[in-house]
Amino acid sequence: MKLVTWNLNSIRMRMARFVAWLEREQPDVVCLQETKVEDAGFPTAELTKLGYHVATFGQRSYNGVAILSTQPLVDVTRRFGEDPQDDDGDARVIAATTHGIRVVCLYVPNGQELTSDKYPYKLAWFGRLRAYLDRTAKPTDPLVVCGDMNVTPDDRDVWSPEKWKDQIHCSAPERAALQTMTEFGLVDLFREKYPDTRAWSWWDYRGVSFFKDQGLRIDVIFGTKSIVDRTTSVAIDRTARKGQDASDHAPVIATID
DNA sequence: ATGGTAGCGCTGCTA
Repeated sequence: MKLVTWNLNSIRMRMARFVAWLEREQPDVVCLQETKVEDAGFPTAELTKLGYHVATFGQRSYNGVAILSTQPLVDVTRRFGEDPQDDDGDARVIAATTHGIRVVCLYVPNGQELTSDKYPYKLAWFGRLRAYLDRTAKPTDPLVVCGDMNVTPDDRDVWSPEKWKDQIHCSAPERAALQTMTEFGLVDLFREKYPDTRAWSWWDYRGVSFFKDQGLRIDVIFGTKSIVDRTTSVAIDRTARKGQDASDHAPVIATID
């Protein structure tokens, strides 16, 4: 089965291209980020017509996540489910069980820059994520955690480690925070398969970054060991980044037997 | 040299 993660940067702006892509690629599970719409405005009916079960967790203007699946979405949860006092109102986490796999779809806070107050918030968010995984899953489960991590796991995931040194998405504290999540028992499926491949999933809209292939790999599919053992391929479809009305992110596709 | 582009929604914030 094919599982996809894709930051669409507004599902309403992307819908025509997205539907064409779904019809061509026929994925079984799709995790979406930055849908940027409240649930009432999400194109659920159109996707249902294409044969997908749909679970959404959106908000006005910012953030927003969703999961599509050709099989029913069971035990759908939204947020970390921590003490309501800890809820910040951001729609960044949705999870469901489908195709026999627990799927967690994430839109990690961007952080803006290292001096922003959003940066310590981002670092702390990974601690909340780890606590959430500890509460709700086991490393022996068939578990996928995927999404826009807004962190490059290491310098292999950066077009110019020199230019990006100590910049947002690439700082050591962010990478350490991401590691607190993976130490739950998660493996980066792309990096496991391709230790030496340098490939990007995001290119800045500004300037010539896509034209010059100056990108970062920040969209990642992680899996527990049982998922790693079943994964036959992982690909980033950079053609989806080309042309008019493209998201600034490309979809990442894992094939899991 | 703090640019540059895109989306939301209506002024500036977020990325």
